[in-house]
Amino acid sequence: MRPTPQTELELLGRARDLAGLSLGELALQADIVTPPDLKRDKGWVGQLLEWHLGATAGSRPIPDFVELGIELKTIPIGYNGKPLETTFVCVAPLIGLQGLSWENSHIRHKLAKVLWIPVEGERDIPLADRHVGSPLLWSPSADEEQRLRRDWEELMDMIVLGHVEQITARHGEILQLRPKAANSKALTEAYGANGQPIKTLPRGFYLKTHFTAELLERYFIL
DNA sequence: AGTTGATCATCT
DNA sequence: AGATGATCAACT
Repeated sequence: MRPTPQTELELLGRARDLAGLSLGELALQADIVTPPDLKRDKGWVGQLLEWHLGATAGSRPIPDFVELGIELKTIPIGYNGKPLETTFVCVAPLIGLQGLSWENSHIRHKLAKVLWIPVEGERDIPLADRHVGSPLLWSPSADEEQRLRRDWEELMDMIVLGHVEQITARHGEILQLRPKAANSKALTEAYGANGQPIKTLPRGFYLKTHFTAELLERYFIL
């Protein structure tokens, strides 16, 4: 892995240097084998970019660039220039919610500063031939944070009231709650409708594609 | 079992 | 075509 960037500017510069290159070239430089597809290597693109940018976190629950407080997110882009997938942010807490507020929530800290790196994601482009786009260093605007907060509070209210299993991905304007698990047998504890503990699928917060599309679009217009 | 990285497969 | 619910792998 390359050395960790010491400043925001250094990180951004390095990310800009990757723009226009293909994943095949980047894999060659990193001495990493390109898999045939992402079926069994869903996190491969993210890990390849982590290597090139010198991210330090690995699979630990801390920011990718701890010293800079920056989170790295790659985002697959279609031929129309829009995201092909929602973006996973973090796991949603389902128990021990006393005193939890938006201000001290895990998700607010995760989204405080994000380096977005668009990558061609259409499945008919061979993985090695997909190109990296221009990076965007983003922090939520006041309006964006308000929308995130509204969604988060709505979803957390339902969880606290024991309605987690009534939540679908349609709830929330820009933030959604969906299963995030190895498989349907990996269960975790949550509140039931009568306050009793139940076992349910772990959930994650995801950003809806129309929202991430907005972000990237705003950038390309500037 | 939980974290990280997400995409896959299917339904509407 | 796009969104939803389900799933994969590595690592702690």
